This record gives sequence, structure tokens and C-alpha cells, in this order.
Amino acid sequence: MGYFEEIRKTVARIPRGRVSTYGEVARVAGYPRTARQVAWALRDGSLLGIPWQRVLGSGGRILLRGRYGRMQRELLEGEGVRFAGDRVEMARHAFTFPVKAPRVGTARIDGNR
DNA sequence: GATATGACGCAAA
DNA sequence: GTTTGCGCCATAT
Repeated sequence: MGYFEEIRKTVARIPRGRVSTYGEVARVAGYPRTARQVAWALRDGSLLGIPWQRVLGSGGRILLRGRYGRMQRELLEGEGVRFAGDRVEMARHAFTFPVKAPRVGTARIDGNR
């Protein structure tokens, strides 16, 4: 799987009305410290049917400048995302990606390893 | 291979 | 709260 594909797949998991951040997406996708590259993967997200508007800078700030930035805000507000000033109310909308942890089965101790 | 470019993030001032 | 500097790393040229 390619890098972009992983990133896009991760972004696609963000539910409507919830948001995430570049850094978070990068980590969850399995590529820590590649927050900047996430932006690259989303450049033509709108053309790929990816909810690019749900990815924000840390702290819930919209980093996109100009009309695209305004468009992002409109799209988000359109799906019920609330803003406090220039940033999204992360406490309310931050999406926590489900951890794909090994099951914590009842009688399973997970010996070593 | 070498450089330049960013929708980043964080620590420091 | 703001600005600055720097590390980061996939693509583009």
C-alpha cells in the first residue's frame, strides 16, 4: 500500500461532525511525524471524495488560507461542527480513532510477546 | 543525487 | 496571547 492510500483511508474513517488533526492522522495511519505530508495527500481530496475538511491543524485550527479556508469552515459548520473563535471546539468534536488493539479476551493472558 | 516546497508541530522567547 | 526557529519527511523539479 502506498503512503497516500494509507493516509486517505485514515481520513475517510473520520465520521461526519467529527474532526481530527494532521499529526493525529499521520500517527494513526502508521507514519508518525509526517503531518506535513498528510496535507499533500489531501490536496485533491475533494476530487477523491475524501472528507478533507475534517482534518485540522493542532488545537483545531484551520490552516488553509484564503477561500479554501473559508470553504472548509463552511463545510464543517454545515455538518454541525461548532467553532470557538477561529478554532473548532475540539473537546466536543475531536474524533478518537478506535484502537485496533488485540482483544483483551477474558481468560487470555497474552503470555509473552 | 541535490534542492526546494509545504493545508505541520512544538518548544522557546 | 504572539512570533520565531527548527526538525520533520514525501513529492516536485
